[in-house]
Amino acid sequence: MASTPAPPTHFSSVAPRPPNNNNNQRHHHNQNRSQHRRNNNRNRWSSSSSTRYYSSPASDAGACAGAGVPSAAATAFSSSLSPWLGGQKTRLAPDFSGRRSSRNPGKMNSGGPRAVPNNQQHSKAAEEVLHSLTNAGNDVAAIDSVLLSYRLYVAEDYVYLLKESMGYFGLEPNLVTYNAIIDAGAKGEVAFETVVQFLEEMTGAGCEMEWKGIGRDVYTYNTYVDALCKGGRMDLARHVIDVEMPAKNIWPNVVTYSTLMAGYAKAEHFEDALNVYDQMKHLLIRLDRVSYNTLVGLYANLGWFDEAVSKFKEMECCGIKNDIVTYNALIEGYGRHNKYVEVRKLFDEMKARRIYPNNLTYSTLIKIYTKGRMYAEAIDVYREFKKEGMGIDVVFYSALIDALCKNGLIKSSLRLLDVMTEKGSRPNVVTYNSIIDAFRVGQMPALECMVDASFQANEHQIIAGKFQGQKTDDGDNDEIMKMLKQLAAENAGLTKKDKRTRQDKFYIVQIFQKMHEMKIKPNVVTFSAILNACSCCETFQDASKLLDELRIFDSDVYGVAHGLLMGHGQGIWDQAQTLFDELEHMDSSTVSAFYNALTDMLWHFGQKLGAQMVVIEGRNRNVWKGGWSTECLDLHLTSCGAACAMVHSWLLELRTTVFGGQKPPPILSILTGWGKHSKVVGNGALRKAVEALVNGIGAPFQIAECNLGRFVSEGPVVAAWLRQPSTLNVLLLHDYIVYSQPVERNQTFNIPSLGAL
DNA sequence: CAGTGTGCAA
Repeated sequence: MASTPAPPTHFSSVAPRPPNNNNNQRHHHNQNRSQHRRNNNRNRWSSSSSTRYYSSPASDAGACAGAGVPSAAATAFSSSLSPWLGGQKTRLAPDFSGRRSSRNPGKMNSGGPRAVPNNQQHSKAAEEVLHSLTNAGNDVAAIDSVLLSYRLYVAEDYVYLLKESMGYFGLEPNLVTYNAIIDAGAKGEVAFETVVQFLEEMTGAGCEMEWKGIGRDVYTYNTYVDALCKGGRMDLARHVIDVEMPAKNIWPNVVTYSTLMAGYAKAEHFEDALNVYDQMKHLLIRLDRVSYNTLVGLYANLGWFDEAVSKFKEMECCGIKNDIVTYNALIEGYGRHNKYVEVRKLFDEMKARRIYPNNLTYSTLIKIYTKGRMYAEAIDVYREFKKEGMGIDVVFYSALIDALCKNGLIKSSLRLLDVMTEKGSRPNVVTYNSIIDAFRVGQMPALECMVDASFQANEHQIIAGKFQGQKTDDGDNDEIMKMLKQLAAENAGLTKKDKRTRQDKFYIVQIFQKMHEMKIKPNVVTFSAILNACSCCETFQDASKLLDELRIFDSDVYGVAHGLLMGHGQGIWDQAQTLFDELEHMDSSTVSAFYNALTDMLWHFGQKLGAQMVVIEGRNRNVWKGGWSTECLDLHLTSCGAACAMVHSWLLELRTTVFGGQKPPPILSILTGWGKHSKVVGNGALRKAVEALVNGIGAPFQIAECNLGRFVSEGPVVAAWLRQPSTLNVLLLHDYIVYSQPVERNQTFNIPSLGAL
């Protein structure tokens, strides 16, 4: 990769990303920003998205003022729900370096607007398709069949086909053909941008379709809307429905709206999702099977079980039978809210109604039970699952691997990784992410014994008595069963454990290599996991070793992480901005996890100014959802490092207002929450970190008597403290390492072991 | 020819 002219020499052997050509649009991080986020046009999809964070859903064009339960309730629950919401289906936007989902794959166009015309070559596959098309003659059905049987990968293929087939062979594809092409693209291994681009090419630029008078119909639009929703571009989807479609005199139907509703639900914009339902009611659009299922799923995920059940019954009354999707949605929702009795009831009920559980039902149940540490139940479900002859898929394996990792049974998870490969299930990025993430899980509790060969046998004896009952019909060759039982034993405190050594920690490096060999692309979650692993390293050298793995995967992310770690400060900031921009359309939990991981690593290694810059950026981009008012700082979704950096910023800002002559509010509070959201750091870690920080800098805050997750102080007291001359020095953060002119590469820094926060 | 449902990160 060519190195860049402008920025100073990098420590890394990998050059940073070239500076973006519209850097000048960016604000300096500590400049006073307006309420509305900067809205650069780095890629063509960002131009209309600025309202997303600040506008209320009700103000969206076209949202009706429909009456009914949801809209009233929606206002009430508005922000109070967001904390738990991270959890569910989180496959939204494709990330910047790998796919986040097997269903909705894609690669973000990370380099800004595409360098205009596509001079790229089409693929061989496209030529094959074209050849088949010639044989298909003018039979449109045959053409459709040909097109649908291929999965083309690049827009160029579509364009090639379109032009060749129409121009040269004189075929007459109709609108259905085009819709089929688009849909094939949307469903296949084609990036969201590619599909959209194709759509644009199809109607834009004087495409023959328009010329022939073939417009887009409601199917085209619905496909388009779906692609937008899957890409997390809800703003655009809304615009298409509210503006573009009516302008073409094409009216959204039940499919359009249920697509939109599902899109909002996935994007965690639950109020908007409910508003869509209101709008449908208002327009007297009758729900059908799919939209009922969507709605039931939405309510169930929100934990609005009365509403969910009511719709569940209503659909039966309308003559639409409850189906497997309905049941799976309900089970998932109840499971998410730990309502195990209802889960069991539904599971029995569906079988009684001869709606037979499918693979997904079983996977969901196993997930619910392993997450809830109800291993006996999980084992029962698994037995039934096997009896039904269901196939174990990647998701199943991944979920189990994750459970093993979360319980510190890393060796077993690695064995399961081998097993799944042997059995023909290809691990994917999620599988690996779980294992990488175990790096920090394994730090806290001891790791299972890695040396003792007799351990396994020993362990199984123990379990045999406890969980297996009389017979061994589960078969000793069933690895899954073994793992579940091991989890059960671990949970019961029966597993022998041993401290792991420093070398053990670097199993992770082998994992990276394996990932590489298998050509599995990492995604943001992978990067977060790597950064978290760095924060668990005691020495800078160990962290560098891990960061090097990151470099192999993605030099941009590496460039930013490494640059900030090296104290490049402003020099690296434009690259960081570009990176953050690319996170924009991903779901909130993924994004906040990344910010948390990056900040934690910086804070851990003493790069506190860098950490603060990241945190301020995250706050401006509303990454943590938490409020940031003068009276109250909500930290409940931040990591320890992010929280510390945030406290500094908040106090500095407070100081400015105090010096500006404003009266502080009577009571000031910092919320840390109860640690529910940090499953790894353990209960109260955040609170302890904030407590230590507050004490360390001498800020006059105390834990509120009635709420352990809250620090309070009286405004005037804090103001007085802030006015002290010495306070400013305490509050200002610095980087431990500051970049100075070209230093030798591979220089080692004498960084003290900072230990965990 | 379109729209609903699983795993990681929180």
